[in-house]
Amino acid sequence: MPELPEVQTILDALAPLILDREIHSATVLWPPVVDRPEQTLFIAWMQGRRVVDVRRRGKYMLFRLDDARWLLMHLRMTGKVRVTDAAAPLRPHDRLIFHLNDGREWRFEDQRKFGRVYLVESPDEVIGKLGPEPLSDAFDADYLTHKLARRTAPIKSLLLDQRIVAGIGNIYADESLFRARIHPLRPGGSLTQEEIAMLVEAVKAVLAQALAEMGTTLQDYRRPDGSVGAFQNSLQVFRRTGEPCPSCGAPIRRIVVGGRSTHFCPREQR
DNA sequence: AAGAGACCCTGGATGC
DNA sequence: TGCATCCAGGGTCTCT
Repeated sequence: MPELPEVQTILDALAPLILDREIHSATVLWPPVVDRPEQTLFIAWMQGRRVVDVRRRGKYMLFRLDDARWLLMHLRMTGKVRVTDAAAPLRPHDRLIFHLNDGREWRFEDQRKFGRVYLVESPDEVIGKLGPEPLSDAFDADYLTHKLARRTAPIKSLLLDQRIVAGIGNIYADESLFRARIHPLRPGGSLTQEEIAMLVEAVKAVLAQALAEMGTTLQDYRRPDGSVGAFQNSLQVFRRTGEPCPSCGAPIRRIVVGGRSTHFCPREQR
């Protein structure tokens, strides 16, 4: 479900609700949601902890705890977090509950069961291989040129590779490639210097705008208070198969690249 | 090493 | 109506 702008938006709303609250206990409703450590240890280690810092890295949410361990969360496709009154009824797909000391509960809900939480000494145990943040200065044309050199995989697939750059998913990969007018099937190593520079700027512009609009709501992404993002109104090609390209009017095409649905303008993206 | 594909899950939409 | 198939914003694993 969520990509960088959605994860950031969720985290911004969640942070004030959980910072400095004591987690007096944890209830695991579906054990595989805890990736590590083993469930019994996870529950024991979470007991009595406080979240003292909240960060995002790629699509991961990072919570620094008062014992210097880190709780990491990844929502994958359908994960959601809510902070509710403890008396609020459970929902069918609730997987994990943190009972807070203010009478509320921080709940992790996930229909498709892909989302995971990790409790680790160091975040690098989980996110050590992530590429740079796309909005940071580390993600520039020189860096991307180096990573794309001699690569034969489609540029679309490489944009989705979190080891190259962290936080881009299917929506923003398609939108960025359209903005840069680059065909999604182009081998990564075939992009010119100029195209790479365009692509870097396109990624940054698309993500910055999506952040400003609090993400994209297609089906079930919601901010923790239930409100929706607005970037779906700004999508140029994503899930607009057959509709006219906003720039030239040619019908948007849908193909499958690396197993992922891919949308582009066949006339302008070369 | 890099790339392609299977796989993990559930449920809504679509087709016959 | 019932059943089959496809589809979904993610990541990991295996095989070649």
